[in-house]
Amino acid sequence: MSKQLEILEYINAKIEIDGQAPSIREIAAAVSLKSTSSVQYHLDNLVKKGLLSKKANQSRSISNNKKIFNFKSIPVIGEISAGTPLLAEENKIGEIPIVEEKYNKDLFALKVNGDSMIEAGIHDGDIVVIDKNIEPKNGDIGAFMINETEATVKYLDTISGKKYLIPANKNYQNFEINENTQPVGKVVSLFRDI
Amino acid sequence: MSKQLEILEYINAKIEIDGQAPSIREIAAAVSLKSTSSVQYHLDNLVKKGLLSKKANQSRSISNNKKIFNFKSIPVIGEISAGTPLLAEENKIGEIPIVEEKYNKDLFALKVNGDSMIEAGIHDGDIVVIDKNIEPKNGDIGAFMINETEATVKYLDTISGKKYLIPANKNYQNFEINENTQPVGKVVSLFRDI
DNA sequence: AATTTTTTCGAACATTTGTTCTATTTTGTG
DNA sequence: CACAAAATAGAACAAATGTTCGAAAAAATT
Repeated sequence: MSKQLEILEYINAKIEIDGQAPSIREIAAAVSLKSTSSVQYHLDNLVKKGLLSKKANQSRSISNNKKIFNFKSIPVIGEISAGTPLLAEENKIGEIPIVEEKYNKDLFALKVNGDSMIEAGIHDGDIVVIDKNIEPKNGDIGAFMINETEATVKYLDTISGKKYLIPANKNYQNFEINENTQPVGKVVSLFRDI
Repeated sequence: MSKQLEILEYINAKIEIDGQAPSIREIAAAVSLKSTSSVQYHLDNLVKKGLLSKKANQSRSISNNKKIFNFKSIPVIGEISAGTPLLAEENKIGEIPIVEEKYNKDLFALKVNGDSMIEAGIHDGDIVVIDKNIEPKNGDIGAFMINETEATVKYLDTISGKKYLIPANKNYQNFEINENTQPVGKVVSLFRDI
């Protein structure tokens, strides 16, 4: 393996493991070079090739130019304890990753209970991501709070001028929206472990 | 806001933005302290509180002790160009995040085409994650290569001693596995944007 | 007000670290 | 082999950086 590649891989590994770039002398030691200028020589080449970046006169400032996918995480809500707000820490059962581009602070996820939406391809145990910023419109799948104690995922639609929560399963009934039904947000994506 | 908190937040921001921790003097400048030893004083306290870690005599080695959710990303494969291997860079259409605990190097994702698996809750455009390490068994949903040019996601099962790829859609036919059918891996999870 | 504790400062020092220059060695090429 | 290019070494320097100590100032406590 070429020294240049050896150096590049050592730097990448060091950043991955330590979360911090090595110093020139650490690199020299790691790849068995006795002079810091030998390392500089290769670093210059790597920078020219566009594989690395570094700030002048700043220690441990080497960074690799890998395209980084930045992720955020959003909370997953499970069963809702009676009397607690939907997003209370108490109800949180985990986290799921979201690519940064899709992330916004009003996203959260809900673990789906039961098969009332099975014909929409949403199964028992699936995790649906909900955007509180988007109020579900007719035809959308949304999350709704009923009596402030239960969260449910259903289609929203209007029939004969009345608004209903509509399951995607012939064995379930439509539910007419009343004053105890609050829209939480629109379902924007779905995760399933098989 | 207390100096200590100010320092902590500056360090966190700096790491987030620069990907590198600040030096003591950079901290001093940022929080308007005129002596490096004032910063050291607060750093010592933050380390004692367990909010920060640092290595002795190592520049820019401060790290925060936040619990990090580490994510890995896996490639998403779209249409497969004729003659290219399944996972060729050419066929890659994106990346999706996977929590580190679930990650292994044999995971990749496939964008599903068509509705042949709709009764299994897998829709057109869904992205399924495949583990090449797990050979699909009877009853499993797996990914299969047909004639080395097409990838398909189906149930695997044995009927009258013969192995079939079985769609989850009455409008599609079972497909008997032949020597041109290669299992790729088991479908282990699913993503959908709605 | 007196005392203690917390916080800040200043300065000096020791390392670590990046940079630069020249010379030597190694490698590749005609 | 002779020559050029690439790679390495060595040393010296400058700058960045972490560390330590005592004193002063500010804030809290009694």
